[in-house]
Amino acid sequence: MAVIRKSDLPTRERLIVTAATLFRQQGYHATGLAELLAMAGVPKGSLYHHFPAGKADLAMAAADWVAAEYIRIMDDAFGPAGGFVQGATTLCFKLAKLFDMLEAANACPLTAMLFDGPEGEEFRSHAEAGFARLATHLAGHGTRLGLPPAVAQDRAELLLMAVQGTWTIARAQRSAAALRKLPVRLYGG
Amino acid sequence: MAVIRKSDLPTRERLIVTAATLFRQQGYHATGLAELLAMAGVPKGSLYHHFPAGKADLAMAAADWVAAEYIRIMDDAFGPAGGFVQGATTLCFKLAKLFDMLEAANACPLTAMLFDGPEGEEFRSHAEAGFARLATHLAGHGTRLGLPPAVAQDRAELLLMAVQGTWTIARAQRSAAALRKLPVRLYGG
DNA sequence: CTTGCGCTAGACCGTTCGGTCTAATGGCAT
DNA sequence: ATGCCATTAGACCGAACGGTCTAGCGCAAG
Repeated sequence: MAVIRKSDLPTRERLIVTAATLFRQQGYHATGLAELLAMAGVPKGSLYHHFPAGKADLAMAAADWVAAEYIRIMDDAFGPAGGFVQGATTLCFKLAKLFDMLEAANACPLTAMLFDGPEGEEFRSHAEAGFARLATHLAGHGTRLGLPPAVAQDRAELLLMAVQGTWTIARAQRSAAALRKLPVRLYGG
Repeated sequence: MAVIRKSDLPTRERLIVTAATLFRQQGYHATGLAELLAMAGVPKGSLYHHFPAGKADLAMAAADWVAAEYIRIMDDAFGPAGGFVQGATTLCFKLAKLFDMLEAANACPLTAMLFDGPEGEEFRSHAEAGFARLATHLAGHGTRLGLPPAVAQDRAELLLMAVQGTWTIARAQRSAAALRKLPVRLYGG
């Protein structure tokens, strides 16, 4: 099995992955460039070579990377599912597992993307577009599983919002229990 | 009518209100003390007189203030309600109104409390306790309206999580529409 | 009027911030 | 072997950070 170690990634990707990690743990503003570069093992010059606009630029790339990771998880959960509720349930449990793996210290990938970032309209609309893509993608699974498009969109958005809020509270509680309870609460026992 | 202007409040309260406002708009780490003090019209000495531990201390107080505000809104919504769903619906619309009043620029009071704050266990557990108080209080309305305690707790927590996630997305979208749609999505049309 | 004190006022401190700039490096095409 | 350019390397910068500290204001009690 071909394990991909972070140290094997090219500089640019190493920066993105490290940024995504730290921004999720501490938030964008709480993460200093020095800390980030040290963890990535990359000198300052390289950062400004690959991301001329600096930290804000990197945050955009990190948000995209995180969104892509999220889509992967969604596909894993909904691909084999027989219905929307089943897919949603699997997704919640997968996210709970991820939450535990990250030792309850990280923010929800979605939240991190939407909540804290560079100032200014540019990042906000970037994050909004990212969320819209996620919702549409998830709604696609819904229609594939037989839901009318409008219903699928509604269900997809509700699920994403609920997951996002639940993760935030799970983090405050340092326990994935709320995430595991979410499907029953949302769709009934 | 006795309008309370911020400039009339005693120094300590003016600091708390200003901190709560700025932390919700920009986050804890993105808000500098200089900016905060300028907006509050308070010199540095006063801050460290009232909050010896500085910014982190102030964040705790601001979190409490925000939680109290949240409880007030919840009571307004659920007090006259005939059932949990009705109360929840009113709450969502009240929050949507608040969202619009804040010009879509602020984070959800809950999120701001839970997501971004001083480092360290102390603030995290403070925020967790704050959320728990809110949930319990809301569940109290549920039982008062006839729900069995366990069900009330479940419904209360789900509502808070959903509201919190929805607000975050509403902010990214700069529109309270998602908040207004939430009751139907959550409890059916 | 005098004393005491809660509070205000802001100069000042070392640190860290994000960002810039120049020099060196390494591999590739010729 | 040589020249070139993408990339690395990190010293350096001014600004802003959170926090400390001393001086003095203003009011209430004696």
